[in-house]
This record gives sequence, C-alpha cells and structure tokens, in this order.
Amino acid sequence: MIELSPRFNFKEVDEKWSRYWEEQNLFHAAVNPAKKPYTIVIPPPNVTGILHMGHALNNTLQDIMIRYKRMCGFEVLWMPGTDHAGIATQNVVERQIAKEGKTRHDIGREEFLTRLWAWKEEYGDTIIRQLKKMGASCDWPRTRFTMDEDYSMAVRAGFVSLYKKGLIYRGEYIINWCPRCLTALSDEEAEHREIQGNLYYIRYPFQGNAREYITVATTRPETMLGDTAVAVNPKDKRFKNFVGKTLLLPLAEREIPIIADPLVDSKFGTGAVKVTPAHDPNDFEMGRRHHLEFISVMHPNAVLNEKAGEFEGMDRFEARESVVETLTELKLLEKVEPHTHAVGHCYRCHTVVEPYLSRQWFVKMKPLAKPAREAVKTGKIKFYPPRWTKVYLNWMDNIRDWCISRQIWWGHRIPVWYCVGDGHCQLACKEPIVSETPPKACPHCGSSNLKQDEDVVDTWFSSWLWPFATLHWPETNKDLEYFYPTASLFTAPEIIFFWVARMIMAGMEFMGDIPFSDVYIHGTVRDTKGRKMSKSLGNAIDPLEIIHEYGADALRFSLIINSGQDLFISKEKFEIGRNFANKIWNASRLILLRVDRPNADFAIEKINRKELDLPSRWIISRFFSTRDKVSSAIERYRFSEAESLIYDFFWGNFCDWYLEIIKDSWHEAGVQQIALGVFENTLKMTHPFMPFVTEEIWSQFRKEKGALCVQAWPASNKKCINKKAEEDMQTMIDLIASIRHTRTQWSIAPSERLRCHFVVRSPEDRALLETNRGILMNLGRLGDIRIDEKWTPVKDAALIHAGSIQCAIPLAEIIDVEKEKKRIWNQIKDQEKALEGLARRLQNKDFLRKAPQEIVEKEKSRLTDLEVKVGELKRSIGRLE
RNA sequence: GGACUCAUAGCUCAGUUGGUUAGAGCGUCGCCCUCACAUGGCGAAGGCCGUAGGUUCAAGUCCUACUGAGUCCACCA
Repeated sequence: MIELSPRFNFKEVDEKWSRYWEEQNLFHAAVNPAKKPYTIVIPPPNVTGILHMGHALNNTLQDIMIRYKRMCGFEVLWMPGTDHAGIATQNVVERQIAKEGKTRHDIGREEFLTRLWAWKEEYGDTIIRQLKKMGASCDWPRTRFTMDEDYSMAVRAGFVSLYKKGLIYRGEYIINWCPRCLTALSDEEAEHREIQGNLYYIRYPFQGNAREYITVATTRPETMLGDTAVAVNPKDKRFKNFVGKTLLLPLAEREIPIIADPLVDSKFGTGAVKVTPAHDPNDFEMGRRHHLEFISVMHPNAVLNEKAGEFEGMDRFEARESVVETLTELKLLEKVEPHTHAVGHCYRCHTVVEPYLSRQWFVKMKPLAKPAREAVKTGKIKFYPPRWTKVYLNWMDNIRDWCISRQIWWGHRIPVWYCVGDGHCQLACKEPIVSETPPKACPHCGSSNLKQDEDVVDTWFSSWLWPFATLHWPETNKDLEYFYPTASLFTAPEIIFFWVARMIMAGMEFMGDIPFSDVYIHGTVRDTKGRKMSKSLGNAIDPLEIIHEYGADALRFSLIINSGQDLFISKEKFEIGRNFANKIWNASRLILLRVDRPNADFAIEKINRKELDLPSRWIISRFFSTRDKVSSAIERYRFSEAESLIYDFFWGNFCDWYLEIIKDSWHEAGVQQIALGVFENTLKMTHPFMPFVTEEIWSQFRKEKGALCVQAWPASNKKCINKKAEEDMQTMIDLIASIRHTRTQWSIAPSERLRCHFVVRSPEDRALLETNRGILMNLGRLGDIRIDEKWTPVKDAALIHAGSIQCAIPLAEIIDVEKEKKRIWNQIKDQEKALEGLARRLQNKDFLRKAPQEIVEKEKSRLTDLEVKVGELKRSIGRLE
C-alpha cells in the first residue's frame, strides 16, 4: 500500500504521473474513423518564453477542455509547438553577442543564424518542459516549431500562392520603423501609448517677404528639414489667398508651396500644417496627391542624415531640442503648448517607432478579410464571450494592408530572387522571381547570378498558418483531413488581431474552411492592484514557484476558479487549490483506509435506488445534478463555474455531510458501495481540473481499469436526480444546523447530549424524522428525541424550525427565557414583514392579472406557508411561559 | 475622437431568459487538535446591489443619463 500521509504529497505525485502519461503515450491522437475528432492547436509560446501566469492560465483552460473531451470519447488532438518569434529571439541572441563586443553584422548572417539555432536547441523547449509540469496533455511527439523544415515550406507556399493571386506586392510606403531593432513593423506591432509632448508653433516666412509668415503647429519639429509643403484645408477662408504661394522653409532655406488638401483639420493648431511626406503617413498621402518631393532626413537608426544640414549626426530627440533652440534664436518659434498624443512604440523593445519611408512587402488584406469577416458574421465561428465579435468585425472592416517584410535575419527568408544578371536583360529581370524553391536561373535571361531578398517575413506570417501547417499542409494527408478544422482556440484578447483574425483569413484562403469554430478569449492575469503582471514591473508571480510550493493541481484550480474575467492574483489565492487538493486527498484516506471490499463493482447506476436510505439517494442525486451542470458549464466555456460546482459538491455535500453521516453506518449493506461509487465518479469529474491528485487516488483503488485520464466521463442519469430527496435532506441539514446554532448560542458543551421535542404537521415529516433518527442523534449530538403532532408545554426551551418541522430543545437552568423569547419575536417580525409584502402583492389586481399563473400559485402557497409558520412561532412562544 | 468592460459583504467575485427573505471563498469574531483532513470542523457578525431617473404587476438583473475604475481601436500634425 502506498503511504497515505495526511498531507497530499504533490511533489512526488506530480512527477510520477507526468512521467507516466508521457511514457504510456496516452495523449497521442491518431486518425480514427470510429470516433469524432476534437482538435485544439496550442497558441505556440515563443522559444524565448518561460512560463508565466498567462501561459499557465491559457494552457490550463485548454487542458481542461482537452481532458474533458478525451473522457467524453472524442479522438482528441492537442497540438503543441513553439514559435520562432523573429524579433524577440534575435534580440536575445544579439544581446548575447553584444557581451562579446560584437554585432550581428560583425559575425555575418550565416554565423549569426548558427548561433540562433544553437540557442534554440539549448533553450527553445524550456517552456515545453514547464507545460508538461503543469499536466498539459498535449500530443507531445507531434511538437512543432514554426521553423521546422516543412513548416518553412508551408510559409513559402503561402507567400507564393498569394503573390500569384496578386495579393502580395512590394512598394515604397511609410511604415512603422523601429530604429533600435532596425526593421519594419506592422501596424499591430506598433503599440500606441499616450505621451506628454509639446505642440510647437513655428513661423514659415513667405518667399520674398520675411515679415509675412504662416504659423504651423507640429509635435515633431526635427522633421521640418524634410518638409516639402505647407497644407491648409481648401475650405478654410483664412488661407484661401495663400494657396499656390511659396514659403521659405526655415533652417533649410528651401522654397515650399502652400497646398490645399481636405485632410487638414482647420480646427487643429493654426489650421496650417507642415507636410513631411517621408516622415508621416498623412503627409505621405498628400505628397502623393500633390506630387511633392519625398525627403527623408533620417538614417535607419533615427540619427539625422546629410539632408538635415547642420543637424546631421544628431539623434532625433536631440535634434528636436536643437531645432527648437535654433528656431527660438531666429525668433521663428511663436509658442510651445503642452500636448498629449498617442505615439507608437515597438512591441518588442518599446522604442518610439518612426514613421519611415521604405520599400517593403505587403499583403493586400481586403480580399482576405471578406470571407474571414463572413465566417464570424454568419456564426460559423463564435467568440466566447460574444462581445469580442464586435471587436473582431470592427478590425476587419477597417483593415489595412499588412507589411510583412522584416529587416532581420531570424525567420523565414522571403522566397523572392532578383536577377543580378549580366546586364543585357535588365528590363525583363526587373520582375522578381517568386518561388517555393530556389530557382536555378533567371527565366528571362538564363543568368544564374541570382540574389535572394535579404528580408524575412513577419513572424505572424508564419503563425497564421498554424492550424493546418502543423498538420503538414500544403501536403495533403489523412491527419489534415481528419483533424482540420480544429474545434476551439483559447487565447488572450491582445492576440485577436495579431493571430486569431489572421488565422481565420489564412484558413479561409488556403484551406477554404474555417480554422476553428469557437474562439475563447480569457482574461488577463493581473496583480491585486490591477496591473498587468510583468517581469519588468517586478509584480509577477512565478507559476513554477507555485507548483513547487503548492503543487500543479493547486496552481490550476486556483487560477481557473478566479478566471471568470480578468484575474487579480496574489500568492495567497493559490491556497484554495492547495487546500482543495488536500481535502480530496484526505477524503480518499477516509474511504480507502476503511473500505473492506475495494475491488467490488461499485457502479452507482446499477444500485437499486428504491431501497436506498435518504443520505444515499441524496448524495447520488446531488452527484448527478452536479455532473450535468459541470458538463454544461464546460461546454459553455464557463470553467470557473464548473469548478465551483465541483468544489461545492465535493466539499459541501460529500465531505461535510455524506461522509460524516456514513461514518456511523460504514458496515451496513451498500454503504461502502455507494460511497466508493460516488467518490469514483467524482474523481472522474474532477480530473480535468486537477489531474494529478485524482490520478494518484484513482491508481490506489482502480488501477485495473487503466489510467484515469482515459476513463469515460460519467454518463448523465436523470432518473437518479431526486428533488424530493434533496429537499428532505436539506430539511435535515437545516435542523442539525439549528441545533448546533442553539448549542453555540447557549454555550452548551459538546459532550452534553440534548433532548429534542419535534412537532410535525404530517405523517411524511414524522417518517422523515423517524427514519433518519440516527443522523439527528449523531450529528446533532442528541440524547433523546420525541415526536408529537401537537405542541405540549415545554418549559425553558429553545425553539427552532426547518421546513415544516418545529422543534423545542429544553434547556432548563441554562436558558434565559426572556432572551430566547426576544429572539423568536425578532424572527416573527422578519416573517411578518415578508408576509405583509406578500399579502400586498397578492391583493394587487395587476399582479393577479398579468403575472404568469405559476408565479401567482407559488406566491399563494408561500403566503400560506408563512402564515402557518408565523402562527406556529406565536403559539410556540407561549409554550415558553 | 470611436468602441467595449466593470461597479453587489472589509477583500475577490457568483447571481442563468426580470419572479421567494441577494450567495460563496478569503478575512474578522467565538468554540473545538472529535480516531480523513487545523491546508481541518462547528457557529456568528457583516449588503439602500455606484448615483439619479425610467420601463414593468415585479428590477441586483432591462433602458437612459451621470460618476468612478479599466481595456482596445484611431492618420488632429
């Protein structure tokens, strides 16, 4: 027999079972025509990642669903894997190299990539190991990586396919540029944050008349050397006569025209705006419309270039101050106003993003968005909670083209080659060669002097293929056919645009079908002050530390019970999970250490229900109603609700009452059978939430049935749900609670046995008390009970009631009759108040006419109940005299 | 500027499509180390359901406005 200590030894147990599950390959999924598939693809964590609370929550949710569906008989595939995380990973290795005093350019692309792969080999599956510790039941041998050989093939295939359809193009536009990472970013990768800045009012004098000027307002004076116009709104009367005239750009002493463009808001600033087409997306638009010159005044690292004249060599922020200073000296700075505005920041390094003119690859999004939008609009894909639908649709409706090229080295290199050629086919060779595999020669001139595009694609351009590329698309195969589309996707709200929306687009485009039918968006893990948990804030709680101190089950349970919305987590919150695991453990000790025939068949559905006593009927009924509610909650993605149901049932019903009751009838026929049957099924029901403790206990008495994680989920059994039994038992519980309350109130020693005089109004009540006499005696610690149909005088007694049963507990010598009377009077007052309201309602004609009949009936019977109760109380109080 | 979420016990939250006297956990206060569990047991105290209107026979629940907290989106430089 395994050691059964009063403490659940999670350390040994966690380790033992995660090893066992993996060794037995119990989570492997294979095409099985006899079963329905159920697939979830894991949101692939970054290879740079280490497990944080967000991962813990995300993966626990998935694991609950996966384990539940597996037990329900689906062929379950939980596809694991990791994401190469282009910029993030490159940054890590760049920092490593920086310690050696080198940059990636010093060691070269090839060597740098070797270093990156080496890093990935060493650290890349850290998070996978951590997920296993949490009990995640993925099909681990399938673990994929977004830069696996055939996954890379899928990325190239996707690129080529879109290019051939004209949905990928290359061009020079203003994009978000990170001057630190030295790469382009997509719009989503630029995080907007409010910045306290200034609005500078600068005078631009007219050409030939330095005393006349137009004042423009700008937040970024450092870009003014790149100005090629000043724009006003065409409807703005103030400037009507100036349009077409020429100004002299200060500092540069360059002539620039005044143009009229509807983009200008005449209410903002002075109504006149400097136009810098190479440094602002709006200005870029205007520049195109008015055929302005595009002057870029910055190097890629945001240091001003030779176009900036005297400011060359300065960093952009340094240059801003310097420009302002110079303008002040020239008396061209009219005023400075504080101004808060949203500024884009690199989502990887938080550097302020520079709107930068450069040549990049883009995906045309509108054609892809259309079917993706429809899939959600028509309900083929549903969001849980549904409010995210609107967020998604709104993004789809305002979609803009996606800049997918990145000037980094870690990633999928763009599958495009340019003919450097021999010179004589220059024209034809301007057409790039787009191909899944490296071309041997230029199709136009035959030259083999080809050069591949230096850039790689956005990481999300690979992860948007995740639901099918993990199943080896574009190859067709049985797995892909069987497991795609997947069932549900679990993710955080901030990933909706990056990933969810794009996966839907990719699914529709490449597979012609939705990638998943449900999207469950869970809350964000925060600290108790509501701040997002992050390493840099130092407020993060390490899930591994929780696993170490409280166990994986405790981590899982505690997270999920708090997961109704955003989670506000402190370390103490994990105690609830630890305590619950320990409670389950100790309940198992009680049962397993006492059971005589552990191997008998204890299936509760086979038990003859008619002959059962009340506690048995009650616990069986409670189990099956809980089971149905838990199933329904899981199906509706209400995981915290499911956990509360299990917690309340197991602790509040099974342990607090049922186990206490059967302690005294342990050897009676059928008792152990029911206790074990309910316990066994409760373990199954709890397993998806707390896999370790349940599997361990299971193995102690159900080993011959195989592992718990592959058992069948308890079947629903409506016949076992017995409302009457639940009500009767509730009456018993209420009576016992009242007796206990009386004990506490009058400070009666636990050893003192009390007498109870029950007064019943029906033979049913009498039968209830008589058949459950033992329970009352034991749990109420009674010495004797008496059951009457009518009140007989009882001197100096405490009065209690439950359901339609009244009870007097004689407490001569102890009781303060006046105090007890006052207590009862207070009760009567409360009841009368309710009675009054009820009576008033029942006299209301509108209520009688308009309310549903069943409600009226219910209220009527409630009224009589209350009247009787008040009458009883009033009469009983007389007995105290 | 637009959209969204939240506001219920000291704290963290439940509260299904409106329908008994609004619940739980933690914390607090009593009493118990009773032979599964002190990570436990029993009991108690604690709420004008953010404010003001409205709809309804009936509102914590639906509508409007306001206040406070938070999130996302956005090309007013």
